[in-house]
Amino acid sequence: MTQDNPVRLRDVARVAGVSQGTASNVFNRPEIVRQEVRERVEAAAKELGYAGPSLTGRLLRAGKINAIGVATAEPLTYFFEDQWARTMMAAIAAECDKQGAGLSIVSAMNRGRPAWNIQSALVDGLILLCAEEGPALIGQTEKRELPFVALGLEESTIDAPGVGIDNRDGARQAAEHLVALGHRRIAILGIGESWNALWPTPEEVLATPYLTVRDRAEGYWAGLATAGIAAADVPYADTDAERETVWAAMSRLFAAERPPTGVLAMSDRVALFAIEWLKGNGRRVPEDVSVVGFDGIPEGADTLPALTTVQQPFQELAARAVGAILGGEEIAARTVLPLPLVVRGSTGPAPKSEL
Amino acid sequence: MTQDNPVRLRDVARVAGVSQGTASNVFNRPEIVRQEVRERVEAAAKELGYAGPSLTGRLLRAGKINAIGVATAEPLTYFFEDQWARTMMAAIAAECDKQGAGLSIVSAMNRGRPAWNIQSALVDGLILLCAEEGPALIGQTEKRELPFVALGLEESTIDAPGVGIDNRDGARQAAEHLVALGHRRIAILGIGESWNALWPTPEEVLATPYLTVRDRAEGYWAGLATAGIAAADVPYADTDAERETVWAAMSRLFAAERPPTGVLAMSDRVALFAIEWLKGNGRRVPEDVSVVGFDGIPEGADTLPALTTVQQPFQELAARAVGAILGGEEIAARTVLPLPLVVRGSTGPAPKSEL
DNA sequence: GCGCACATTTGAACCGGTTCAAGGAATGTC
DNA sequence: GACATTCCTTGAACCGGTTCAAATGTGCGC
Repeated sequence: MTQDNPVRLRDVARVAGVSQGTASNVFNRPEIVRQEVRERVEAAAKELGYAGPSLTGRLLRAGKINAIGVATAEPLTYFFEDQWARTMMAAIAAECDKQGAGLSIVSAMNRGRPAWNIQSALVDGLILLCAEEGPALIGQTEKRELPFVALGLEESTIDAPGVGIDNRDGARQAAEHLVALGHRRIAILGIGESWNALWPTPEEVLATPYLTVRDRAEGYWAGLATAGIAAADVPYADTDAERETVWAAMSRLFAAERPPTGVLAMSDRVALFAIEWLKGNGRRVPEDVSVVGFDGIPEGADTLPALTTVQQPFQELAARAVGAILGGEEIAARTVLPLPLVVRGSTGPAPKSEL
Repeated sequence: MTQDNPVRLRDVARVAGVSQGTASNVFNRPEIVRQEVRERVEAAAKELGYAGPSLTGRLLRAGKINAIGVATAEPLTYFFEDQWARTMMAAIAAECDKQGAGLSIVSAMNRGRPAWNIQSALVDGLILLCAEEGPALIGQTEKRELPFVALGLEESTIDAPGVGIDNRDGARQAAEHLVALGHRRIAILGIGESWNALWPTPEEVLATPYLTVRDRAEGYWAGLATAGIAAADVPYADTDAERETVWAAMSRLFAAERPPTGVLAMSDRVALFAIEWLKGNGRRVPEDVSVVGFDGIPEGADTLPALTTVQQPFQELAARAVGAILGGEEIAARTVLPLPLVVRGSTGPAPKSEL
């Protein structure tokens, strides 16, 4: 039905007995065409089954596509399955809605190999969701000479336009919040996939390749230091952000003689699994144990108790990135936004018995 | 930095001292160009800051864009926030990954008004995620003379290529499952936004404008009828799929003298809220109350207990839709897929005391 | 030295529209 | 009736490439 329909504007014009220029005007500025002619052209179009000017032809002339692309080094499903990506995308999508722009999503890697897609995406600019392969992604993108903005870029060594977040300061606030509530025995739930040590020392933690993890860990330690707690005395358990490893980590942490009363989780997902474990193991949140997450995904606001967390400014990140691409606002090489702490129900005063 | 760079292939060719045709070949079929010439052209390109052939120019010639669009009548955020849409999109994305195709998402409505976007999306074809505005969406799409497939279309009256699911039969299976486990007092949790009656009669339920709700309700009743349970005797509570209304519905249902032992929820989201309520109100799942969801979203498999549900064949829906668009396989006007029941931990035998 | 096969390169014709200066017809004015 | 206006329409240039038949050059065998 919708097969190759070689009807061009030219043909419509010929059938209607007008020049191609006039036919073009019928579709783009109908008000300047005399009504009788306009109707003749429209009739011809209908008769020939002409679906309107081809976008590519128009595009060639116009130059602007009016769509932005979001690229990542993960498969396309990442955009809909990963919680952080999803939340970030919702914010970006809201921004595009506002501006009436289209949104293309692009996977720069296909089955583990760099894919051609980033070179061929029809967009006016790209937002890069950098997880691990940030630098490679940026390299690919630079070739295209399109405006782009990197979000979540870890490597501060790369000099590319990007908007980042102050992980270190956010983590510090989270730790100071627990300290201010009287907590002194506080554990950290890390995110990473390297399992070098069961109880890594601070030095081992800092050896991770993930800058995010390093920054957040350092921020936690800095916050705890204000209460005189040394980094080496803070139990640190690594997880891969799945329920199984989080539960395992919690079991280890709470098997201690004097278990923690506060937990600092490096992501909301981990925090939610931790709360699940606590509830399932007879501890009340926040009466017995307080938990602070990180990221501020919507799911965290929706649970019982609602999660106290370090909120990423998704909407502002999105606004800046989209603005930079559609509006052409230059972005400083590395803009860093502060992270507010959002206090909700999952944190409370340290149990009295522990004072 | 990435400003208007009016460097065209033509310019590169001139600087390199070759014809434009040869320059074109350097980028597209480098193997047929003599090495020395190739290097000369590449050098010229680098010198001029030429980012490679413009996509629009190429496109004009090639015709294929190698991307599909997914459109809906909701704002763009719908794709990342609605659970059904998200799951469907993940499946579609996986399919696109396989085929190496790009993916554009399109909102056909902007602030409640039909938007231009669906006319201007650069795609080879469209998948329509029809929620409520299905017919309008289809109308807009037909104008474009592009291949398209409607998913989730309710109105069987519309004669458009689409893939649907057998809601009625899925619901019937869910009901028969509870019946087979010995349940006899079974309640239905509906989804809808019409609050005509607190305890709607079957006739009132069928008056809903949502075909999905009608089909699922009829399926439930048909399944219960096999145990001699009349539709009029099945408590039906409507919700808007938010925690608040689901909890209110559960309160009403379980305030009865002889409360239900089985709950049929028209969506997994509703089912999960229902389980949350049950747990919070001293009922064990599935020992005291069994719950069956509908849709098969991933979150349902991940909770405790895992949710028994009617599984939508997301992957197959996606495969058919994407195949139809990229592969040009014609799709019958209305293909309907069966829905399997997935039995997990949230259903069990009716409590003995109730037998 | 000649003819032929092969490897490259060229030039021109598209791809499908948009735009704008310039031309022409109808209307209005004096 | 001459001239100025106003309103439409036309024709041609242009957007940035791709493609392919034909032209050019090159090397080789005899």
